Amino acid sequence: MTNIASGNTLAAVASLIGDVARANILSALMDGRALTAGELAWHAGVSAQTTSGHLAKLTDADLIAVEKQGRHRYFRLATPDVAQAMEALMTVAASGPKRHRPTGPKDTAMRTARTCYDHLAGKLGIAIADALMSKGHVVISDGAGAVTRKGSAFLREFGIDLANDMKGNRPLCRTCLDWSERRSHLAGQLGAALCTRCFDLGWIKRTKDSRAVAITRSGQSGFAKTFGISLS
Amino acid sequence: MTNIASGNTLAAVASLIGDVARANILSALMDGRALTAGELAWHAGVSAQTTSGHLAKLTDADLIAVEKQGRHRYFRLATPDVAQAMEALMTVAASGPKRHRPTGPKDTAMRTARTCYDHLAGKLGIAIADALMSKGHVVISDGAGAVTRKGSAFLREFGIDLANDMKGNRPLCRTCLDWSERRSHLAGQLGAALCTRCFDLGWIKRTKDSRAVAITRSGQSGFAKTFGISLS
DNA sequence: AGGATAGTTCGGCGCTCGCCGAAATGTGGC
DNA sequence: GCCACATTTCGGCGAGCGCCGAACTATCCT
Repeated sequence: MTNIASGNTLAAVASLIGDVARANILSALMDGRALTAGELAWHAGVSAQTTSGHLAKLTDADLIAVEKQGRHRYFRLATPDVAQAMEALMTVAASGPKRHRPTGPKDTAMRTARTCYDHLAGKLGIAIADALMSKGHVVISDGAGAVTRKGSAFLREFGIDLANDMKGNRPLCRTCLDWSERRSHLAGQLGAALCTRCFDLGWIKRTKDSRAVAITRSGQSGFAKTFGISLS
Repeated sequence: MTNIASGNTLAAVASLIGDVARANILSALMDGRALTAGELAWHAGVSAQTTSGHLAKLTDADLIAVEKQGRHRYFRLATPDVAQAMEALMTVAASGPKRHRPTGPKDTAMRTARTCYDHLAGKLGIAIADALMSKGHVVISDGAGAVTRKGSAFLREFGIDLANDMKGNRPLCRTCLDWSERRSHLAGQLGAALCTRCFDLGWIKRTKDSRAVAITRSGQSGFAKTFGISLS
């Protein structure tokens, strides 16, 4: 017994994520926002007391962080690492045996465009990645990417100044495997900046109770004009 | 209940990994080799019957694949996705609250050089990544990489022909965050090819009962001459 | 102060699931 | 055929843990 290194705590982390209620809580936080205990209870589908217990465990293990604000307590994912682990698990889950595709309206919206922690995923996320790649703004070498000089200028024009944001140790341009499309979209600082900018421009907006995002009218024309994207 | 999309199966996957015995089994398979049920029972630290049950569950969920060979059954990780999820979980586990660093001899060996599914990790893996980067053979843009033309020639000289191996849909040059060093090393097809080549040259060899690898005498001089690496 | 809302703690119920002993199946060697 | 070995199936035990009702604390509002 006692496999010396991380096996122990690895199982502990996976076990925490392995409960349906807690998995729902973490999934709800995947869009990067901070939610209250009550909202998370709703997402988890269990009572407030039970949720409180789950949140305590997740906080103890440093999977989520908490910030007190008045009589509310706001919870968010503790680090991007947690989001990445969740995505990796989703990928494994999605790639398993042929599941019945639950193609409900909600599901369709999720597949079209959604946030993934702090960047865009789904068809929209992939379309943006494709557009930047085909125009030579980013070089994507099979799952890995770098911004070109030309791309840097293009992005500055679009309202994103990478030079200023390059502080911190977050990867500038990382890719993230999309569980619904099985292809890579842009994550990292660039992905986050693109996402933020699209919200600021009013091209997309959040939907209630879901990570799915809606593309606005101005978004339709904006994505078409700037990136040459038109989602059916 | 029944949160429509993946939340359900996400928890199922995490739950499977969340048992100590099964986590040990998966960890043991992280070096990419296929092991028998008996060997895995040893790694798991539980009886053969119990292990059999665990293996059935993991196989059902397509986390591991099995190949029958005589009276043995060889198990291996089903897809690289599983290994990536494991690494991501390890990263989260390692980044948690300040753990007592168990600096035993075994642990030191693991931190120096080990296999990570099918590529090299630890100080050695990072040193190789650094060397290739500083010589301009691969371009690493904060966590993402691509092989340069110059690098391609260098690698061919070293005995790796990337052009031929570029079939399949595996990323050519992906990075993988190292849980012990908290930095990126090379994974993907390139990482796997480098690892294989080092084994073929006799520069490194596997150790018993561990993912740690030992650097041979010829490896010491080889790594120094070819990559300019000298590990203390 | 009193009532409403957000959140936590406590206690106990019930179910899942990991575990092993014993026995069964399957395979190889002699 | 017979024995050795690898692996699985069955049955039952026991512990861990997720769940909720009820009661308690904290904060905001008026």
